[in-house]
Amino acid sequence: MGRTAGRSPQDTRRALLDAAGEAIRTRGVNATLDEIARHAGVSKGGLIYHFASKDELILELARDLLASFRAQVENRLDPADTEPGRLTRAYVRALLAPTEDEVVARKSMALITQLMTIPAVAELVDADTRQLNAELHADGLPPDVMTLVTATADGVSSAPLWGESSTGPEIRQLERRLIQLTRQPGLWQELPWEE
Amino acid sequence: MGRTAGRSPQDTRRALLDAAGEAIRTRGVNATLDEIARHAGVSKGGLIYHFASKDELILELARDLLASFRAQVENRLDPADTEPGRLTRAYVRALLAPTEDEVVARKSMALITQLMTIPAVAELVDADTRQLNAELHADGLPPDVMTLVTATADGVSSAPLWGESSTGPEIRQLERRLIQLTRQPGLWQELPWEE
DNA sequence: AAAACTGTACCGACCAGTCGGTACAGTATC
DNA sequence: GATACTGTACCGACTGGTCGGTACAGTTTT
Repeated sequence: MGRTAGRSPQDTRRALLDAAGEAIRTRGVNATLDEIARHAGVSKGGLIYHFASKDELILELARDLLASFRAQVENRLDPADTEPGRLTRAYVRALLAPTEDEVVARKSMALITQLMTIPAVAELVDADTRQLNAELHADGLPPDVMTLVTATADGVSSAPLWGESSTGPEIRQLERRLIQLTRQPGLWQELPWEE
Repeated sequence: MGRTAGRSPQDTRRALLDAAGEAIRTRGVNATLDEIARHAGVSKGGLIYHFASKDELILELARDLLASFRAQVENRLDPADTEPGRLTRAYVRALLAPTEDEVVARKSMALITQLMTIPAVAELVDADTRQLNAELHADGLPPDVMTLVTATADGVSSAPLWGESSTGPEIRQLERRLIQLTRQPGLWQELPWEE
């Protein structure tokens, strides 16, 4: 049988990547090629045509997830905002905003930890993280405030990993306050810290 | 052959649990029973004698890691401290203190995410998290401050998951400040937040 | 008809779990 | 104090099933 009517090869590729994500999310790395293919409406042979091996599929999936996360941060960049800390603000919005997209993002980030046992993927993630971290450090904020803000964002977004998440208004308040700290770092730095 | 001279069955059990942790940390869930057994100085048969199946081994490992994390938090409880927020402070110390033990704890927590594809483990982790969360909420701090502090701690401790960790003095400073916030929640709450 | 795909049948490696056996420390019986 | 028996701890060969990868024939599109 040949190509299914009404779907371009690009679409098939995407469907395979999505199916792989879905499968690994629920069944871990032991997810079968057959399972993934079937879930994408393709046979195993079809999958292999697009991705020569399972490792390649997984590597591509990791690349895809990383790129998607990056895009989500960049989408939150305010073009009108040219003050120091603009990337940090986008980062906070990306991690704390409860959009439908965000839920997928969180799940996806969780997914990546499963993939890290493959050396090539670990390297990729490491490089990507280093890059983003460097950019955040070069965002013009005092390091201590930047660290506080991003660490908190990381913590909130990693919470659903271990259980349920509180998407309530408390998170919105926290988001507003974190962003305000990036606008007025002095608020934090000039608190009457003992010692 | 019988028991190897100089090692009790309890020790063997421990060695197997440790080996399982080590193996899963590096090779993921695909770690072989044979590999784990060999690493603990036992044969596969010996492993199966102690743990009837791979799932049982993994479940027991999860239980062990969870208990160890809890113990690490409880060890940080200051007996002289009876003020509100004492558990939160122990939590912060456990996650931010750069002890040798702490490094293992972080790696172990990362490990657990790998194990969550097994339903029984996921349930266990969920119950444990819920419990700890409830206790933190009942720790006597205003919810917004408690959320900020624990989220930040979570973020810092989950950072090494995605790359390198900064165990430098900045973290120590952050630790001191977070703890101070638990002692004087007003510092945070009464900042001049807009809106 | 060439290029771009898809589905099926199959092979071989790998691995969880089984099972028959070994070693040996106790305990009981005579 | 010797013999017989029991339970615990462990070993390693084997099996049955699973899954990644290959080979190739068939089917569309251009």
